[in-house]
Amino acid sequence: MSSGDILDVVFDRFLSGTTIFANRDVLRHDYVPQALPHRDEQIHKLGAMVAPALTGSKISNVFVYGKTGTGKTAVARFVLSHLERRAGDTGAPVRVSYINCRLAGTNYRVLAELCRTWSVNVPFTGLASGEVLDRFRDSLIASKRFTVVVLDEVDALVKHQGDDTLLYELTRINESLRGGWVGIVGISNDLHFKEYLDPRVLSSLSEEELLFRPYLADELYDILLARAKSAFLPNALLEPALRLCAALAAGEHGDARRALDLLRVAAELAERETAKAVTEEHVRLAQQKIDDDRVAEALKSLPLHSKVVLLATHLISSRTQEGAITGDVYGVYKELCDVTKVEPLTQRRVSGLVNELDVMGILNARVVNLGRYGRTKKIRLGIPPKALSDAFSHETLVSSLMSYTPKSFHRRRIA
DNA sequence: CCTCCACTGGAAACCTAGGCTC
DNA sequence: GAGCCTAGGTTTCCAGTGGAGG
Repeated sequence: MSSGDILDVVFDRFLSGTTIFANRDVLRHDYVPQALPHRDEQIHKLGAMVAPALTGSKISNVFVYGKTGTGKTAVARFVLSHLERRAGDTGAPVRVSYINCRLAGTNYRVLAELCRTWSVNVPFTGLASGEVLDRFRDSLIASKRFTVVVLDEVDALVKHQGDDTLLYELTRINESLRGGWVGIVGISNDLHFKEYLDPRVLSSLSEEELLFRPYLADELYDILLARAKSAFLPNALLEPALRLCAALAAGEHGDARRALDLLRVAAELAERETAKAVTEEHVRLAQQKIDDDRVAEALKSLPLHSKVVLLATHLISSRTQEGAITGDVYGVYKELCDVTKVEPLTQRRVSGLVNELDVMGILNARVVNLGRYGRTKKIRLGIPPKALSDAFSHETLVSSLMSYTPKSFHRRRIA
């Protein structure tokens, strides 16, 4: 049998042999369904806020907030795609640009992305932000269109007080447009986000506000049921499994995204073992798998130095009961760099990396005062050591350090 | 009550990669 | 192709911190 034949067998089996899915895309969280259960109120309100666009009037900027998986993005996409379609019918020159700020990463990349949705060419680096903004503005003026810019996860752009220049510029862009306008829909998971904003930006960005409450277990159940109807073949899903997905996700602040992930992964597990239906057992396995995968993914995509810092922490904490402290971690980190011929970063930088890892939940770092013995951070792994060795097993350089025995490790007595 | 350790974390300077203009 | 500019990452510098131990 040739390689091509083997592949044909695999593909055929995939195409015909599935016992579970009718349409798996329905369970992806970027899928926008025909109906959004339990979000009528928000759809109605947001619809009313953007409706003036159909007659060419400037819409108010809207600030949408609520926790992850409460339907913010889905509602925004739903409402705005309807707006665009309706505008197409009536001939209103409305256009919607959707940007995920966290995925974009920086101010510059958000702007560049924005330009790309307008087919304006910008290099991925090298230009001044102001220049990119100018190009965006020029294309707006040239096209004479009304624009709704959706900035999903805007909080990712403003981590410190005072770096809200991009938002400031965007909220002011209308002043320099003749004829067109830009309306901003800002979406944030972080309820405290507003505190970091310049009052001028805040008042301009949140001319209107829309709050999304977490879903209740019953509501999650309805959402899952609606999707499941088109995602699964008849009888491929047992009702208790669906209940369990809803209950588990409700336990985690009513996160619909989580619920959908659970259902999808559970179904994939069931399919892989060619089970006839998705059971509660599959859901439980899925819960574990999602957590493991998320950690593994985060670990693999870490920059080299962060990995070494993690290893240093691991090496120390596997040799003492107490958590490691910054000085020790840095000492061992430098040793590991030395062994692998990697130029070490400074302690200040490593301390910054530790903070980043702490935010990601991979490390637990806590500032402690040891009195006479100074002020430092106690650092512990936030994940099982096994996750480390698994994730790094493909990288010879890093994995070889897992069994290294640190020399410089002068532990003093800590109260 | 005072000292002083071992850092923390803010701020600014510095470095690098990449695009722009001429 | 030189000389300029910027964003993002890193280093350098340093004031600030809070409690054990004297």
